[in-house]
Amino acid sequence: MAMQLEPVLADRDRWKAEHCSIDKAISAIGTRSAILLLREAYYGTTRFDAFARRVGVTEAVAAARLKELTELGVLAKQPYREPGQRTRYEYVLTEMGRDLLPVVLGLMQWGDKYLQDDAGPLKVVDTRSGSAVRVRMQNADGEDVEMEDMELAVRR
Amino acid sequence: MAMQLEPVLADRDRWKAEHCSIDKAISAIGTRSAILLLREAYYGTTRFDAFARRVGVTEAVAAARLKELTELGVLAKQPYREPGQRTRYEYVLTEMGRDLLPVVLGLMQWGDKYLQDDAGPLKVVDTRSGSAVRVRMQNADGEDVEMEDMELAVRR
DNA sequence: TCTCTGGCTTTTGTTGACCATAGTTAGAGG
DNA sequence: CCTCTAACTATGGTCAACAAAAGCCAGAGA
Repeated sequence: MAMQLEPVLADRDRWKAEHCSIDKAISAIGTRSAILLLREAYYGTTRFDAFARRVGVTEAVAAARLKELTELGVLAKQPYREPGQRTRYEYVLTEMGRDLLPVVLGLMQWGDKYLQDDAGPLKVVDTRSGSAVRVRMQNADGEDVEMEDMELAVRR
Repeated sequence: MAMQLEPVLADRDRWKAEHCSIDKAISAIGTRSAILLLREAYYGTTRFDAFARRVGVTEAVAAARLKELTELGVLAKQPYREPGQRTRYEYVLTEMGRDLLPVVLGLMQWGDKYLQDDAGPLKVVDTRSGSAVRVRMQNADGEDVEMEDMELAVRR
């Protein structure tokens, strides 16, 4: 019914999750606007006003969140120039930002299954095989692992 | 640099993400306390006071969030009786709740890589192979897919 | 010089997520 | 009957996430 706990961790009340990566991660990027801005970045948006408009937040919120995400290192602000235009800045995903895609896709997959009447309006497919892209939990051999077969251990 | 967009979707300003599963998902379970309560459920916690204590939130917050998660269907409230005790209730994960594990594990994986000084205090291993459990994005054939090789399409 | 546009910043106000403290309820044991 | 505990509920307050509306600034074009 749950994950296994290594002997040292067996008594859950004896250890504190004070350096928990899950906690740090949601504290860093766990707002609605941050996740939706990331969604737009995955869809190819790079410019300020497009982010604000497509996410449906005010420019004040978009500015604050884009600044936070840039300082975190999830997005990078890069100069660009369209012909006959002055130099402007665009926001592009860094590796740190691309590495969040499994989380965002995981939310989409879960939302499609449980929060939609009609199985979700969009789907993500692999351009080469044409099959659906899915988020999975696997061991080093590429075998799927269920929650019951996982054990939580201390890193040494 | 981003996902591909199907021709119908190519002009991002022509369609609205109003039934977006990502949006619905974070709106439903996107608070710090909800995610951390789920973490505890994965670690095996079932009782009210243990949830509140281990997550480090007040009982008022734990009560409100557990109620929300139960109404959503992520947790189920089940009666149980310890010998010589009155009937009490415990919160157990439903399939809907277990299906959120890839998201939570994805956050942990990302936090381990980018937000920890020392690679993260805990690790999740497959009890059978002993190897680390990882969250991956794959096509139907079990091949890893990168963001650049994904295409967003309308479900028909 | 004036205006326009993209990219913000500022201000005001609301809501919701949280904390701290204290109080309530249902049954079991004394 | 009284007390104890698990599981809440209530009250009051702080702070962060948002909305709406307005203002600011740097250049390019007229």
